[in-house]
Amino acid sequence: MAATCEQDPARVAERMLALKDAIELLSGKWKFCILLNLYNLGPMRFKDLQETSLGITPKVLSKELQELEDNLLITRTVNATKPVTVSYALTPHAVETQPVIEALVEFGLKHRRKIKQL
Amino acid sequence: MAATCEQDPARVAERMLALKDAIELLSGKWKFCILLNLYNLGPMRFKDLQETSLGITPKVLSKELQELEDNLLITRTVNATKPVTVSYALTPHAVETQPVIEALVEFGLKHRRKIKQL
DNA sequence: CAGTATCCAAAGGGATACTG
DNA sequence: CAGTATCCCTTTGGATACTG
Repeated sequence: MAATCEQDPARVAERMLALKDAIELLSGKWKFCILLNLYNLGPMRFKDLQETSLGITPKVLSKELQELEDNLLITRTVNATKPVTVSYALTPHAVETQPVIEALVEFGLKHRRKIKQL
Repeated sequence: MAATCEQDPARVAERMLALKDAIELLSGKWKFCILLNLYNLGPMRFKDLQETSLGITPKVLSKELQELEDNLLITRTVNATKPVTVSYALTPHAVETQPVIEALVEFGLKHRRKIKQL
């Protein structure tokens, strides 16, 4: 594979730090799944997120949602229904994660095909 | 944020599984950093990777490199120098990770700016 | 230089049960 | 429905020292 061989060390370092920031915010087994769900299906409630995320437990989902909210990627809205429901939605800032998720999905699809060939 | 509201459930599920595959392969604190380095700087030796990855210890670097090699994303080449050196390089398949990394870097840069505003 | 060995702390995350 | 509480196990990864 041809590398770009970027030569400006300051730029290389700045991009490395940005990458580390992104990893810190989004790493773990679940955050991308939650974001993909909200991106695919629009605003969703707790239980629906739990089902479509395939395997997450309520405790973990609750923690992940709080972290995403703290980082301004999702909003939490309590609806005045009976019984009360809560819906989660992407913030405008979360648009920035969409290319990441799209690229990850593409990579996953291609890697599956690759593995099948062997 | 407007969601795409993809309606085909089979496609949604397939993409979710692909995303989970990608996360399993690439998650952790270091794999993206290693790939970014190789992408920016071209083939690199163990020690150089350790320095440019900012904070990784030899043991951890070693493990990450092996996992990346197992997943066909990098190659390990022993050079017949004195003393022996080893260089790591991206495989053609690793090109698929580049959009992911680029998007993560962009997200990291934008998020930094966002945080500064507050 | 390119790792390995050992030890260990912390975080991540799953199972289950329970609550307003 | 939307969580919280408890318990507990596994994985991650850092510190340090050592080897061919």
